[in-house]
Amino acid sequence: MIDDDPLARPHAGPGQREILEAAAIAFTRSGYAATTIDDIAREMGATKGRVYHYYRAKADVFLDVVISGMDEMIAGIQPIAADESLPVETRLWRMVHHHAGLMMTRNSFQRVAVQAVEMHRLREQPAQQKALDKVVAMRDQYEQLFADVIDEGRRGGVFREVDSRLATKPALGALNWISLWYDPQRGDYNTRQRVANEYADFIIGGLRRSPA
Amino acid sequence: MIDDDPLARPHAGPGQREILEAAAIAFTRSGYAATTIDDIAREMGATKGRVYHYYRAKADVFLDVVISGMDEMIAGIQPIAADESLPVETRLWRMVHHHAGLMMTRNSFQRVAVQAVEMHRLREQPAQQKALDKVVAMRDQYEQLFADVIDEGRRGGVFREVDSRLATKPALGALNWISLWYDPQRGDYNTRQRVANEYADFIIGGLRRSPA
DNA sequence: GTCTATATGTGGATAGAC
DNA sequence: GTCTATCCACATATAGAC
Repeated sequence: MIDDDPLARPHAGPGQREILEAAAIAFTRSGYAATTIDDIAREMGATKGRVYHYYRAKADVFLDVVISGMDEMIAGIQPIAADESLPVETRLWRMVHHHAGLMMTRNSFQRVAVQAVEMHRLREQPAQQKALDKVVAMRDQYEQLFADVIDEGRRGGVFREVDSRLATKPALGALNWISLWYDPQRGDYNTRQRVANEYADFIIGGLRRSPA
Repeated sequence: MIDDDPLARPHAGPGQREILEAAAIAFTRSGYAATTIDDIAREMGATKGRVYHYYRAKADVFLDVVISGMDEMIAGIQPIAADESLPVETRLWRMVHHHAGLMMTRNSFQRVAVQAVEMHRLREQPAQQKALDKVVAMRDQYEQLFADVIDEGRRGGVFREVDSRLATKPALGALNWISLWYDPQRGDYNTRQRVANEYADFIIGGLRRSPA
């Protein structure tokens, strides 16, 4: 959801939450297709029955993980994007920094969200297509948060003359890619800071108006 | 392969080539796990038998597609990276531009290669692990081509003081991401030029030494 | 070399005991 | 609400005809 409080999300019982955490880990480990419901159940020391009590199908579990991860991302970035008291450059820097941080600290959920984005172009089953369309819509809305800030910076002369919508692609691509190489087992707080800083500098630099 | 001529690759018969092209399309459409051998066969107007005559298992087909895509990438970038007659900044710009181009023109193969990179962290089956390790090794070697150029630019004062190895992550992440959103059906030559230029400017800008 | 069976294993989903 | 038992579809891989 985007327009209402994440905590008020219809499907958010306490039983679900445990399943979602387990599912995020399992999907991250093996990918959507290769993950079995048994894997998810085993991850939380239970059996299939428990999962199927809360969800009708594997795809539903998957989508709930994805929406959950995206909610978290949007909830974190939106306030920064909307903070008019900060200069655009600072605002974008912080958005990028925050996004990078979540890619590392909430690796499982974000990695699964990335999988979902991929799937939309490989249209898995027509059945799930409708639900995946929702995911794509959320992603588009998220991209727009970045595009708007980039546009503002461009108009203000801080950023280059770019097609803001196109410019979000390398920026968010670079960021989302983090979930593919970052190993949450190995990184500590300092490493994460270092990575997030480098990404923020990199992306701001990529958009900033050339000196010459 | 990296150290020898791609054309001399052991498994490169004419029968194989047709299978690889079909497999690349099929894997791109549905992902590794969801693609069936029947899908691949149907893609080239044949049946399972033909595929299994050349390959012992689905994983082998997949890996051959991946290696093939990576070979193509390395073969294109290496000469640019080695051309000492060009200033570092130009060299890197062209490497990025070329990489971006292949992501679009050879979308299927590159998209499959991206899938493989993902899989290494999600260690599918221990059986395939050994082969995937090779893929990871090739990717590391490829990253090093970029890291070396970045280091050279850093020492020369053109680029910022970055950890070159870390700096390849946002750069190649942004680039590889192209295969996930670019739709080869819709883009024409001009679009591809525009995208590749924007990516090259973006990445060079992200590494260039700040004006102030 | 390419095809049509077919053996075999696995995993999503359901039924029903507790 | 959580479990075990089971049905059933489907996909890998093989055997063997042509």
